[in-house]
Amino acid sequence: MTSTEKNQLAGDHADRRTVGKKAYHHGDLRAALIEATRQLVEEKGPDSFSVSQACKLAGVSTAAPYKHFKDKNEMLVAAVLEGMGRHRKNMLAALESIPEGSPERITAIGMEYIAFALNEPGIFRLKFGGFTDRIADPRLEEGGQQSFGILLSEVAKCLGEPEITDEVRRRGFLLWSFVHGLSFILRDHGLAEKGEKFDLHDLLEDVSERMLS
Amino acid sequence: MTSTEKNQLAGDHADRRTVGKKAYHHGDLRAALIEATRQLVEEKGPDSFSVSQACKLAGVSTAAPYKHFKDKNEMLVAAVLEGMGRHRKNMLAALESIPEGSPERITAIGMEYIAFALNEPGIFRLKFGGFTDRIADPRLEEGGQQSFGILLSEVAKCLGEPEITDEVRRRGFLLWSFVHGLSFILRDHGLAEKGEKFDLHDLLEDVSERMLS
DNA sequence: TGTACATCAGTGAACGCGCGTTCACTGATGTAC
DNA sequence: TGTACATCAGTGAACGCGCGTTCACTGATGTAC
Repeated sequence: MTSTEKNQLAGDHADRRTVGKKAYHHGDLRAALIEATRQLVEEKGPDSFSVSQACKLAGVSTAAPYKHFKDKNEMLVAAVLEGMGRHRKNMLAALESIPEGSPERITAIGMEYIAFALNEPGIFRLKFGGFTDRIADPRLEEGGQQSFGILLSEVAKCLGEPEITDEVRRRGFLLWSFVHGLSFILRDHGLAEKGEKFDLHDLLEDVSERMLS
Repeated sequence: MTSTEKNQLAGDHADRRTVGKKAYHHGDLRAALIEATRQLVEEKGPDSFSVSQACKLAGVSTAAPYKHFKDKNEMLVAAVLEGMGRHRKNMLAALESIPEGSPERITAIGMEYIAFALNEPGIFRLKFGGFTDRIADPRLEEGGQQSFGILLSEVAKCLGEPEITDEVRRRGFLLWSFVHGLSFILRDHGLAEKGEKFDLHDLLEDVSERMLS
């Protein structure tokens, strides 16, 4: 082993995982468990998720998670927070390519919201599906408010309002309700399945226009 | 005991339950178990529901349900079907007092939908919350289509269409999405809690108008 | 009206299972000298 | 550079629990005679 290789291994914990030998210390078990949780929540559904299965998937003993999380619920919360973070990033990335003030930005936010619901239905369901009592956590609420804030500021721009007025909040709330419901319905039935043959993007454009005029 | 009393007891199974003595045969255990299921689903949430608890609540042994239901899921499906039936009745009852063709009828349907979601969040969640794989049953789908049909025919009347055209379906779908999402959001947060101080009925009227114009 | 009988709704005990969590432990790691 | 040591991430076995479902059974009921 050269000294360069030695330094790499010593300096980068994440790399250790990619080395063939199984290390006694995992490197970043916390992240690995969150990923396992996310995967299982998607595969089996949030209510069938079990700590033991996540451990199996991550390749550690069933006691290992308790070095990183208080209990099962905290694992779920962590997975949801991680998903919400990614979701917010996607939203912001989508907005970057669309000129400021364009109503298309509202549509883009909606499309991204729906994409998240369809691509990660398990996490989406955990966040919004009424597990409130189980995975109550102020950070979840906070994250939701942050995303809603992005929408509100776009609505304000479209309405030509300099700040978030009551009317802006009202319109934003209406738009959110619509996209939220649409997400659930699409996840449960799909557009085609329901015999509806209209285009999703058209639908969102139509509604945005109706709600903002 | 007079012969009249005798006849009543013999003729009416339901009455037997109301008699003080515990009968070996329950009378209508199926209905009682559905009610117990409904109650528990509301109290503890759909994912914490257990057959054993329902049995305790109904006052029978844990084996008794299997004389009436194939398994746990069938009990849940039965409870959801019962709830949907009541929901549809309420909707139709609400419509009776409003003149035909009035857009207020659309609002009334929405209000009833939201009332169901808020009054019976557990059953609502079972139906719409993504338990699709667990409680898949064609009768659930059918019941949903029936309720959606009521909305569609009202939309058609409001738009002055003689039949359910594609445009009617499209508008109906938009309205449904909105009310559906609103139901989820209100259930999770409430209007006041979110700092939104607008009136629910106003909101629905506003949206109906925007969607139907 | 009284009796014998078939039916089948409900019993109660038991099963095997997977779960969340705990415990005393082990051994890889980084650091102080 | 080499050694002794404290740290603490991960182990593996075990726990108690509630669950869904089954089984042979019991006894209330309605009916045929």
